[in-house]
Amino acid sequence: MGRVDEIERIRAFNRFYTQHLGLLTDRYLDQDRPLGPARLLYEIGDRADLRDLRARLGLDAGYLSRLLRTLEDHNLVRVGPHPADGRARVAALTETGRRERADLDERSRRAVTDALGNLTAEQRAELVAAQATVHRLLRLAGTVIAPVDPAATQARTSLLRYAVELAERFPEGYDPATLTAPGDVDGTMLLATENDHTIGCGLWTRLAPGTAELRHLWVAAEARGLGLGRRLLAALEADAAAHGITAVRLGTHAALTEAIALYRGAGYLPIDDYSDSPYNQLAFEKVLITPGWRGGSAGRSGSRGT
Amino acid sequence: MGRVDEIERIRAFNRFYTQHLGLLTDRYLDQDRPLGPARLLYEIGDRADLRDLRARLGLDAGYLSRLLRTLEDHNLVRVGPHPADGRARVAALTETGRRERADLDERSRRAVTDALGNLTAEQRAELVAAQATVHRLLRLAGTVIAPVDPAATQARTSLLRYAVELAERFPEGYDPATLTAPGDVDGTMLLATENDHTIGCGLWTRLAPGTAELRHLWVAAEARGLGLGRRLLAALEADAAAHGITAVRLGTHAALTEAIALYRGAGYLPIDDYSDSPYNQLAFEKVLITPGWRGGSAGRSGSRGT
DNA sequence: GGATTTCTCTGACCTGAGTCAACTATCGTG
DNA sequence: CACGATAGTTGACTCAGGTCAGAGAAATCC
Repeated sequence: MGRVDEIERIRAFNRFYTQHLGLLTDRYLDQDRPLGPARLLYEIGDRADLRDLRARLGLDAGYLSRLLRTLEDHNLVRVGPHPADGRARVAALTETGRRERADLDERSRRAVTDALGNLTAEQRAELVAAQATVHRLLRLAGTVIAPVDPAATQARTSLLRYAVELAERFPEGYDPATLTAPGDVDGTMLLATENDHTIGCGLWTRLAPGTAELRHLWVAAEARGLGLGRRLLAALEADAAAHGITAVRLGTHAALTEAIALYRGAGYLPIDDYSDSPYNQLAFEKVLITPGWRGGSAGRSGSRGT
Repeated sequence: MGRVDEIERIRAFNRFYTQHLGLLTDRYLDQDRPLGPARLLYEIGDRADLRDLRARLGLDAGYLSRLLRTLEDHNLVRVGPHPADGRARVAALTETGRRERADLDERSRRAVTDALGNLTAEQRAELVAAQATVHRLLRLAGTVIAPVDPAATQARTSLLRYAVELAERFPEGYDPATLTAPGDVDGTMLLATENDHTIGCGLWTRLAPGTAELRHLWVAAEARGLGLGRRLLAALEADAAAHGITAVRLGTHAALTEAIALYRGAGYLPIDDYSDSPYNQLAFEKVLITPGWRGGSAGRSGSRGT
């Protein structure tokens, strides 16, 4: 199928789905309440700081204030003072509000159920699977992997999230001080972002001429199953290779089973432990195909329009 | 997977796709022009009767008038008199309007292309295929097959559309007078509708006690590939069986190759020609499993919750 | 302890997207 | 040829969904 034809098919699908979604919401959701307040009811959850709500929904402070006021007038929400910050306020659903939200939820659920009509169980399963594929591929398409200054806030934040996760997964915990300091990176740190939201990272740093160590390869929980780990790993290898690295090694922890499977699948071979990090229980190494080679993996990044 | 879980997954996908579509249109489409006029620009095509536009878009007459006025003010559209009807008017794009529309189109196309990011050709193909599956299944889910009075307008219209198509496909043409008259239906006519739009029909009528003829099985061009023909055929058989029919026969034309394949696939066997219709070049028959039999096809319609 | 910043509220204002009723011009039909 | 139906225009109005500036209270910085 031609690329142009693909684009047209995708556009046709988008038109169709726009209409489909419109029918779903039109017929069932905005029964009497306009969309804004209904959405807000959802987003408040049980209680939420106004500033969080503003940030999450991208609302104007004045508009949010007014929306909350109408919800308060209908006795669905009570807005009270923030326990810790006298300036801030907190919105909480009342009992009525919770019922209203449950009702909205139920209507939305029923709308979907109705739209499923008389599909057989098989067809429903096929639908769910196809939607999952679309979802996965579009998330993947919206993900950008790019180099980042290891000292940048985003970079540090992603490493901290990584550290938090390791602390939870390692039986012995994890000391954040073990994280590579920005100044110690003699190589490249890559950040994976989806709609300006960080969902993964990784870095390589030179150990000796031609040899690098790969560290802190991490994929956020909400981004797993997209094949992002593989992409990050490949990007790190390509970047390292482009900087004259011919061998990459890394150490990992026995608790990180998916990571170990990822490395094995990418052609990493077990080696003797080479580092003194207490968390590196296993070590792997891979010899990279150098950029000069024809058809090598690093060569791809330079060729276009093939 | 449980049914509830499926529904939740579908809702999650809908939320995701809503956001996805929002990003697409927000970033690229409504550059300066609000949505209404832009949509109108699309729908006018090159020229269109105002009444058609109103019907297609479901717009208020006053609102359409005003929308067109703003487009006229921007020199994108010229509204002139209708050649045949002095009351009606016709909107036509100007050269500028055509350029503007092409521009919108291009922006939308680019938005989609950008959103595809760096997917490989394989991944793009997978995406398109998965979207096609979602599309097909949701259309199928939104399609209702129900009995209809053969004299009702919708029923007559669908038969006329069927006749028009036959006239185009048969080398010898097709005489609409050959269509079964409403009064001649001693059986059931079924209509397939998608969002109140007729997309198919078919009927059976008694030839002799226990024997029926199946006629005018038709699926509109825009609904082909959904498996609707098979569903209609099965519904007709089930309905006939429920009315004591044990054998169904039908005649068809050699030009209708898909129909012939459909009948063969559904277990119809060739028989000698039995009718005097000049269009029935081939004849088929199928013995129905009677409702009394356990596990028979007609038995299904009565059992619930199995 | 004063200046500055942060968080929210309020009033004034705006735009898009319509609806509704009254009116005019034409058409088809008996 | 009169009458009702159809096609379109216009003015008055509504509602959702926002933006913006300013004010007041609390927190934070220096």
